[in-house]
Amino acid sequence: MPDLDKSQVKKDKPYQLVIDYVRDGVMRGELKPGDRLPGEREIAEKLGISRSSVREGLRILENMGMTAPQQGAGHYISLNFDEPMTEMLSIIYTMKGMGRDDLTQFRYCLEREAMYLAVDYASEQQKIRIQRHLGALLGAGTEEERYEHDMALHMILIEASRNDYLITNYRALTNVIEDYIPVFRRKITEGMRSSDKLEDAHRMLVAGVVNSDLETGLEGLSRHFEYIRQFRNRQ
Amino acid sequence: MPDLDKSQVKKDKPYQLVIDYVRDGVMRGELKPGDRLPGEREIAEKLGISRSSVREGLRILENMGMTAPQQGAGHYISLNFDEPMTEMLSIIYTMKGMGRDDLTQFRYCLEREAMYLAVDYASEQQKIRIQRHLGALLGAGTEEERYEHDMALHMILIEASRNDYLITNYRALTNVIEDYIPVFRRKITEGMRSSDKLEDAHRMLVAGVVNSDLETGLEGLSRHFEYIRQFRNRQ
DNA sequence: AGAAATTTGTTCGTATGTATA
DNA sequence: TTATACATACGAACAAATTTC
Repeated sequence: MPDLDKSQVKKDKPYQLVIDYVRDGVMRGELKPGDRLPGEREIAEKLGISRSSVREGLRILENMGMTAPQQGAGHYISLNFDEPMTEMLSIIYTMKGMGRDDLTQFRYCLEREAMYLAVDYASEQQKIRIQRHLGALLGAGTEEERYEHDMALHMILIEASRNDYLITNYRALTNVIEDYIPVFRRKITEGMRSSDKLEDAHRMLVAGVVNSDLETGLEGLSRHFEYIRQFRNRQ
Repeated sequence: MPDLDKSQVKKDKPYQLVIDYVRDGVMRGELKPGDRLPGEREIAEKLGISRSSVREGLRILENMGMTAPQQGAGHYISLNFDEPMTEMLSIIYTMKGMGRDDLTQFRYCLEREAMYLAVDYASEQQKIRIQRHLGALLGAGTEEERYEHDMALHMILIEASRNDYLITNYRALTNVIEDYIPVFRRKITEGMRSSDKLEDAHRMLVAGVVNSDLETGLEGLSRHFEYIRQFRNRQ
């Protein structure tokens, strides 16, 4: 039977010390992106643990996107969470067997919320850019072009919301879609070619953002996802 | 200058082999929660890497919630992602310096989407439970009780949506709030005591779910977050 | 340009505490 | 209780990449 009274001898795992050390340093503002961490040996000595333990902690930090190692140089603060976040969500989503329906619904949720905010907060430059991508989308010749501008258009909508939670989640979501359901998105954009309905949806979506017209924007979004749902059901 | 042509000599880092080994095993259905992994030495031999590298990989898997080590016994598949996910989102959110406004707005977004779905998909039992928590919330005597039932009520709304993306994200979000903005939530529930407005909002919210009345439910949510916004601005 | 020093990447050996039969 | 397997943790050693002088 293990000793239950560990409240006093609270023995944190060694590698956790490394994580706390870096995280607290960043939180306190002492460590900024690009800064170099002390050498592994130095950290080991400072925290009173072995280099192996230090490395376990640094691997976790690396995996979380907090730091990035460079052989021969050192470990640096990176704070690029997009990729780790995407990977983690991908794993979770695939493990839980989440389907396209849920995913599409969630994406719709994020975009709709973004529309509410974008009509108020979209900058002039964002309005210009989203219009440019709409034009390029409608006149695109290849699938690749169409896909590119479609993605950019939706991304600007999200960014115009100026809400980092929305932005972070949406970016991860689109990455998941790209990685795990490439067939899905391709068929959507292929269908776009012959669908005036989807083109109209995009026009309304952009018009909503540009003219700060919430109703039109929401209607465009509604038609957009209506189309996706119908398309999926035809599969 | 490092050699850029690594497309052929794609030398995966050793610890990545461990991650892939476990992840693929789970994906293929060969490894299920509760299953025991081979010993560290065995994995090391099988993958042709050292034990230290195996441990680095296992630490990452542990940190992701995929596995859980048990000293003296072995590593087991756990697949409990909630805590790691929460921790990761917490770190990201705090690192990016996201504020309460964005957080509240995002939470509103998730709950509203849940309402759309809940009016269709809420089970009878969920309707009963959410009504029970409403009653307990209105008649609560202590802060702790109020907070408890308030959280449960909102959680049922989310669960009733039956969308795992919503559920996962909302759970992480509430944990972030609990961990990093405890003062905020406490003041909200304290204010609840003297606010008929917030009580009405909850009544409408629950009525919407129970009676499949989307308009009432959305109105309740709207008032709920309207109150939170006003309260925050008074701070 | 080149050599030396520094740092991460990786492996191996060893000692210790824990769980299980 | 004993024996075995296991995770935990440390330290030494060499390879590979980078920086510095």
